[in-house]
Amino acid sequence: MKDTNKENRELGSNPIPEECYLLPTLDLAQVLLGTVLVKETEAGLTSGIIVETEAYIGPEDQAAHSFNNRRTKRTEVMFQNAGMSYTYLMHTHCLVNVVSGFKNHPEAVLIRALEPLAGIDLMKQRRGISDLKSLTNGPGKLTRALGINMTDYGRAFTKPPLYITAGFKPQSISQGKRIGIENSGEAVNYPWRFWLTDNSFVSRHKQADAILHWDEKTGSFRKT
DNA sequence: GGTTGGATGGGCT
DNA sequence: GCCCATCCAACCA
Repeated sequence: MKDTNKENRELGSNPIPEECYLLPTLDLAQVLLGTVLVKETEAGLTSGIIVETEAYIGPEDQAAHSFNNRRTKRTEVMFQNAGMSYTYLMHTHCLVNVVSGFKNHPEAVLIRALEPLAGIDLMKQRRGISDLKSLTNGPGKLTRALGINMTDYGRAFTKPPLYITAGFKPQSISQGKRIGIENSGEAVNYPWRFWLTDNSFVSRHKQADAILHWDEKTGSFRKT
């Protein structure tokens, strides 16, 4: 397994352009790979490279909380403009999504795993463990490590305390089925999970349905 | 007001 | 792989 080499890469400190969030949800889920999720609290700044995402496209996606345009207190933020935070509770854990799609189109990208970058000691303290590989390799783990909770519901990702900064453009990304949605009819087979190929900080190591590479001509990831 | 079940994680077999 | 902690939103009444 090769891991992302943090030393040989420039990671920007400014939030990514707001236009990024206007990309179609499946494209946004891919483009977010390699960017950096940051959370600032009184305890300090923590961040990680986004290495795994999943797309949820409400109206047509039985696995999405907003399936069939179900609009509730919980899903309300997904009906708002792209670029906001959709946090929700799963058992004892908080999970964080980036709202995408047009207003009144309830779509989002779940952030499933990070490669720890800044504030690693604080993250270890919050998680109560010292193993770097286990710090943020899951959607519930990464929110705990970064101090993301329900007070972050509805925040814009374009400014502190919760924001996403430019990172690097991955050479290769992988695409496959999403995790933990087995009761979702046909949607279980949608290949809407994306991760950095061979990155060891992903939540699960599964066979990819496809490998994609960045294509300068079209400005998107394409099968090779 | 009661019931249900989940976009998880940690522990154990 | 299986078990279950733990808890709230959603839904039904």
